[in-house]
Amino acid sequence: MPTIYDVAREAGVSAATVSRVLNGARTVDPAMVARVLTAVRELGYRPNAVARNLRRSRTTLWAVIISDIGNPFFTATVRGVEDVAQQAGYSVVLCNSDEDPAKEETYVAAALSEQMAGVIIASSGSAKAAKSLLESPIPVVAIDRQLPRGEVDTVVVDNEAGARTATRHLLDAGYRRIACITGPEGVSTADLRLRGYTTALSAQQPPAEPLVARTDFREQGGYDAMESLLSSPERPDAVFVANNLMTVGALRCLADREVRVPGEMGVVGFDEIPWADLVRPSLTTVAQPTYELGRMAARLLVDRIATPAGRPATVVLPAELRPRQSSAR
Amino acid sequence: MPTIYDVAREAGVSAATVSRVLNGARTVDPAMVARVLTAVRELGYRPNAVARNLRRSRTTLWAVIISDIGNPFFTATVRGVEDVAQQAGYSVVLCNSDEDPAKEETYVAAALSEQMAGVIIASSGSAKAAKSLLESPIPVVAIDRQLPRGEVDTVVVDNEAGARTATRHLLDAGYRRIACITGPEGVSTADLRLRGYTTALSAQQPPAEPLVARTDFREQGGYDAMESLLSSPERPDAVFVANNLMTVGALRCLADREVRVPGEMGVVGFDEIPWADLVRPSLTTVAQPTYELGRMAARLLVDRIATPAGRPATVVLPAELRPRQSSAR
DNA sequence: CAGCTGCTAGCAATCGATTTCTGGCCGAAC
DNA sequence: GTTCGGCCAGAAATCGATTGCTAGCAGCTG
Repeated sequence: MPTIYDVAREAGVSAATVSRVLNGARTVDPAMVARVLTAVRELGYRPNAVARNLRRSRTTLWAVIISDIGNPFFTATVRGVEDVAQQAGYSVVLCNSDEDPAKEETYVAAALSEQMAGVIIASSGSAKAAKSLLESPIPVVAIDRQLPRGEVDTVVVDNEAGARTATRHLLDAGYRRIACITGPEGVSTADLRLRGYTTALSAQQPPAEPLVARTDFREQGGYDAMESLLSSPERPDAVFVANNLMTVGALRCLADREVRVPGEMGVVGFDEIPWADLVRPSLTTVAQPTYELGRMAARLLVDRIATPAGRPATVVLPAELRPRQSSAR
Repeated sequence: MPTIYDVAREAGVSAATVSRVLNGARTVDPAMVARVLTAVRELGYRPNAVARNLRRSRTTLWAVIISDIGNPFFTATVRGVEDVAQQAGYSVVLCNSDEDPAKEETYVAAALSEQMAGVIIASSGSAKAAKSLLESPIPVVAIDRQLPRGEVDTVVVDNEAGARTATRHLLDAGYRRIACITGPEGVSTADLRLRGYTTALSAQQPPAEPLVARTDFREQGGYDAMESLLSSPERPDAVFVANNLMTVGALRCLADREVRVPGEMGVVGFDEIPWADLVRPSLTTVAQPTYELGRMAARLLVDRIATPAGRPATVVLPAELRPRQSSAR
């Protein structure tokens, strides 16, 4: 690979001049600009970003750390991030922590070592990763989930209101024994969606009893949770599932057991699913503005890089119920 | 952020010694090792990877450039890549080209500038990006699709055989007028799946006439193609769709038109879909070993980094028909 | 013609690490 | 007692770019 010195020699100028040409300084004679550009083309010169980053002590890379690359929610969000990042001159590198705190820590460490310009993170709950980020000078935006003990810019949806609406929707449809399958304790989305559910139940006259199954946010977890709910003494007649992958698992379980939906079991899932309207019965969901969430996070990050000081902002986006067949009595 | 010199001063040694301690050289007095490690801990020192990369002129990052992050096929593949990469000591940064050659070129340029250790790419068909990669010294592995004019390590599935099996399956089920919806010309998966389809048709006695719709590999494209097939004078009684997202689009179109599947229209899609068995009718697909494909690509890349010379390998993995309801007469 | 200003290009320092080379010290051997 | 070799720590060069400072040159003024 040719270096800037090779280009300089070829063009008969100094490396400094080549650098100035390539970085658009106006204090260069047009004739030299032409010579330099010719040399660049002939040698196929490509600036070494590593050296540039070292000298400038900044980069144009963002790390986006998500907890599950298989979840359409995150991939849609990433699209939003990317579109804003590109416009602002940043490249996005995506890191998939797979809900594994150890992996998350690895990626955070890499982002810090590589002096990335910023980090957008949907935390898997690693306190250590959060601490590293907060202690570093690197700008951070949390998405979807609060960062543990983190006073940082945050973009979330209104989980509690969304869950409340979903649960009330089931009550309105006439279901009486409504269960909730939610995610791990300490993950803010899991806890807030659970709270929305219990709030809706206790607002009922007479108040309904909550019936809660906690598991991870994955498909298999949803399957297992549904299974145990089915065999519980107080078998529910409806279920509110706190994320999309668990909803898939629950549906699969219900299909395996030949439990009729919505006849024997009403179902509402949090998070939209790309094919929610294709399954039969079609699936009632609480849809989140995923793309917009990504865009918003990216905009906050751009702002934070521009002005590192200043109080962190929290943006709450609305979630919206999409009633379909699975919750119709 | 503290540098290696701060650590050296704190520990009362030279920067060289700190470096040796941190890189596991055995030629250091245990007492000094202890002092250095203490200083590292107290200062919260974190090596600057940018400086290290410059000095070593190599990095431990892989770029994985995929053409659609919303496609479960790619996300599953990435998982396979990641697992091998982690074990081999590399970090994976994921780049989503969104089937856009310009974006692909941007990401390739970034990978080269950042002196990444290797690239795994599912080409969107940008000849320029392919050329840049091939001219560079950076090791490359192509997945899913051939790299344009590229003599590089490649991992693909047997697209032609998979498509042939799928088409024959529809013929065996009694469908007679079978259409094919495939992707853009020049993208190897689109062309090979089409060829498998036509081969199966012409092997028939008497040979069946092909009926082909070309579009992009996206959902909307599948919808539109299905729509035009439905209104064509020789309306087909079955369709083989050459990728998963287009299959979703086709199904949605069929649902909107209230065309009964499989009664009025048999459907087989290439690529598994996570919820293929949840829709009604459940969807017949040609499943690919996605995770294994990613693992294999990563292994090839590890080997290629170790021995840059040598003839490129091409690995072909089998695809497997999963018959379900949508193709049953 | 001397002196000043403005423009532009090159020198050299710099970013933070790694690594080669040098040299001091110590123990063993002659 | 001297020499040699081995071991280990530090000095300094190096990776490839950017950038502050300096200096040369041209043109203008007095």
